[in-house]
Amino acid sequence: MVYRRSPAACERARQSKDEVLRAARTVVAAHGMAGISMAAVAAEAGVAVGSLYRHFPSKTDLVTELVRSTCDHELAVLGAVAAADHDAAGRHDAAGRHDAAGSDAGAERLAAAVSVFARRALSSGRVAYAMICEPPVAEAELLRRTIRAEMATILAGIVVDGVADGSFPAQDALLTGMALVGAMSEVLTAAAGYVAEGDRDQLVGSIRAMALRSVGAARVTA
Amino acid sequence: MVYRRSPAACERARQSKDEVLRAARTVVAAHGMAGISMAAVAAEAGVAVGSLYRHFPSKTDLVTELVRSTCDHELAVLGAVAAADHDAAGRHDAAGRHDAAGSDAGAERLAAAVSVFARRALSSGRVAYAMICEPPVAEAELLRRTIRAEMATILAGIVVDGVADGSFPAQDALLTGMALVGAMSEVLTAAAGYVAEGDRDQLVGSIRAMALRSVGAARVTA
DNA sequence: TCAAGGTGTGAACCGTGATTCAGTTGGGCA
DNA sequence: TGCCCAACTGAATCACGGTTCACACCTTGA
Repeated sequence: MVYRRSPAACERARQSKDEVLRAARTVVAAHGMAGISMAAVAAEAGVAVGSLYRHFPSKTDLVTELVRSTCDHELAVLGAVAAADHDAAGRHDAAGRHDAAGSDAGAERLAAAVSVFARRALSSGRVAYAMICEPPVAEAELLRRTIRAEMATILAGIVVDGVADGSFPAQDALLTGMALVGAMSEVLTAAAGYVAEGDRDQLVGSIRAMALRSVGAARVTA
Repeated sequence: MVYRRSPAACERARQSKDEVLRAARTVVAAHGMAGISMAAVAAEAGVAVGSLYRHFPSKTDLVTELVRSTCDHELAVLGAVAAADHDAAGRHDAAGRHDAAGSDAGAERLAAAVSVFARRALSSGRVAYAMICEPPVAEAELLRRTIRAEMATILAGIVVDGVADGSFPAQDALLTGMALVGAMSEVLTAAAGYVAEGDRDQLVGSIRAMALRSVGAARVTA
């Protein structure tokens, strides 16, 4: 055999694949999940349609990898906020401005998690929103459910802790987590595109208040 | 003109159209909204594909009329429960078993509305669920949003009343209504098909409790 | 009974968009 | 440099499903 894949070639292939994923993200940001067609992605990436199949065996695989990579990041961010130590719950930076200092630890963590997610969904070119909240395309439906379930699990974890330490009343924590995912998606979907930059803080505040009530937090800070 | 549409012919046409809608509903019950194809509906109705176009100018029209008629009924039921007089709120029959007698009037009405919807979505061959909760098909996306908005408005009405009479704390009622729609859809979607007949009451109870917490009701009855 | 239309049929048509593939380009290696 | 083969190209192919239409059959009213 004369030819073997050189490190340089590997690197080029990786870059090329990343470029395709970046293009796909751009398409989603511009036209939503429904706008992903192989032609559109190829055009955005500046390559031929056939080239996409060098990196992904099918459109389903492309979409799956796109959603997975994007959402894994969102979930990681959410998980990090949720996992924040109870004591540290009062101080987040880039995350989601924390509330009045009087809330219980559980409420603080939930408020932070919800705020972070809502804020990120509203900005970031709506990519995260499109993949998690938007009514999906058939290719990614199963994956989307999985991701929403993972998100619900993270939120449910906060609820479980809150119930344990008395911040929240006893409840079906997983159901509450799922309900929060659905509630946020619905509100963010309705709001998508209609919310002016300046109204975002208010919207996020309303969502946070709703979330706190949902878990039965004693104090609800708007 | 020799031919004119006789009353009998009119009646036949009407029946024929109803039969098509019934067939479409059957298809939805079996395969969800994604399963509606003209071929499938025609087969279920026992007619040729071309015949569908005698009654509906396009698939979009067929789907629209199907969703509209089904959901209008669901919304009417929901609206009736929501509009129940505060005093009468303690007594519903087929509706949704009312809670312990201690709750405020607003909570009673909300509990009833939520229970009714959840219960109906879980039974009725999941038709109502498929149209309102399920991720939609492109043809009906706009209509689906409209219907969910109407549903949110009905629930928001209850919240507004509850806030006015002091049952619930001050809040963005419409946002709460939307959140409830999203929360119920999410939970019901996750539950669809997995809930045994016997577990339904418990699930409905958990949803009701979540809904009551969401609006900030003072007492939450499981 | 007959002419004028309506109604039902289903194969053919068509647009859309994913997938393939024969041909071209260009990097790796002797 | 020259051969080999991966990568790239984009037009052709294919699958799918909505829509059309020429034709056969039925209803109406004279």
